[in-house]
Amino acid sequence: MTDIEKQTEERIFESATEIFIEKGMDGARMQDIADHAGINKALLHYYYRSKEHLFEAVFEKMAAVMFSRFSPVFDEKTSLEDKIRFFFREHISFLQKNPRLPAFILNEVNRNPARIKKLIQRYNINEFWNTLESQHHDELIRYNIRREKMAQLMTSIAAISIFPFAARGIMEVLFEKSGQDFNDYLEQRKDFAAEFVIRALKGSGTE
Amino acid sequence: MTDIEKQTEERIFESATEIFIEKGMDGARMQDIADHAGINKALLHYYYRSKEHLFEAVFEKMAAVMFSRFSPVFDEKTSLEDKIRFFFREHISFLQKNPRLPAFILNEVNRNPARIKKLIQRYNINEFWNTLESQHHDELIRYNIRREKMAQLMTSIAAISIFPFAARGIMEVLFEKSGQDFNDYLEQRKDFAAEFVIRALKGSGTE
DNA sequence: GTCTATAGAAGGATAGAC
DNA sequence: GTCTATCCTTCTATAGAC
Repeated sequence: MTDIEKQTEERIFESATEIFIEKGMDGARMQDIADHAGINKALLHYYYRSKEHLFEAVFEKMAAVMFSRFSPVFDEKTSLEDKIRFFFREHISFLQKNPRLPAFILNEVNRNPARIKKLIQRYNINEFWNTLESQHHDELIRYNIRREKMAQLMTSIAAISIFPFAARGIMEVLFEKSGQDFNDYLEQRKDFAAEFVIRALKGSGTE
Repeated sequence: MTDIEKQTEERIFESATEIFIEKGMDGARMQDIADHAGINKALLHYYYRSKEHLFEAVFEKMAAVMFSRFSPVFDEKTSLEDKIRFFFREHISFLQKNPRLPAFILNEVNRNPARIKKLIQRYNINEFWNTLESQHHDELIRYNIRREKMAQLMTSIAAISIFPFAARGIMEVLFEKSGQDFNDYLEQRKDFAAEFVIRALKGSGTE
């Protein structure tokens, strides 16, 4: 299906996604979205009642896309270490294709925390922790990871994967000045991150 | 000096800081800043030519505050391990007092990367890497950290410290649902983060 | 230096023709 | 379903009195 054949509603949604991710809710203009989609402002309101409605549609879709990338980790019947390797490889690869997504989601959630609440319930995010704990009960004991340290570990893993994208604006400037390449850095990070976390885990063992 | 005695320009600057950090450049309204400072809009333009000028003053100050917290790390005449412990303790404590700062800086830099360029030159951020490498040359070899891995290590440290604040909106909702307390988590994180990174380093040694 | 009043532009939303 | 034209509100910025 070419751009021209696409239905109007779909073109509006895709344009809105691009503009909202680029400019944020407050910075985005309905006119920009209409121009990008090659239609007029009135049609935006015909399909989506208001800017707020259009934004919500985009935000919920993007948040769903992002969360859905986590779930394969919980299906794998592998060791915790291999899951960590799998996660960083998949997650960073995904973010390489959607580099602006983390900053968009994080920023809009901070601006309006209510947005995330319904999503957390819908996708039952909290269950993930329990799933992981039951899947890797023995390994977690071996690594001396008790309940309260689970949050520390999980958020550290998320941080190492997501932060370079959330801080992309700063990192690209820093890398440019020191002659490094951000894409090379990201490629290396897939393995570095996994081994980094696994070494930290092994060092905490009780065995 | 009480609020009432404060000079107008200072009151404007403090109000602008609060509103801009809360709402961002695009979401902030000059009227809100004027109301918060207890003066009228015209005075904002009298002291700061435009919204853009006022924002720049706030942004540069906040970015300077944030970067300046890094520098004590480079003065210490201690081992790399102790520097890491010192950094996490100081940096997370600082962010606990300024929890919205990371999201504000990261977001505005992503929206407009030009903002950060002059700051990076002014504070000579890139020199930090070289300083660290010369201060800990032997230790870095022992930990098998070569040039390209320095970026991976530094950004991982920054990520582990900053991410919980950048993702505060999500984390607070998640913690609430699972009965954990975000402040407890942050207190624990000061030690957890340091030992996590140090274990990861030790595991990579060539010795 | 501080205020009131308002200019001037931009943005979201809608009416109504086709 | 799509367009043009326009309403109405909001926002930045300035003019001018005190």
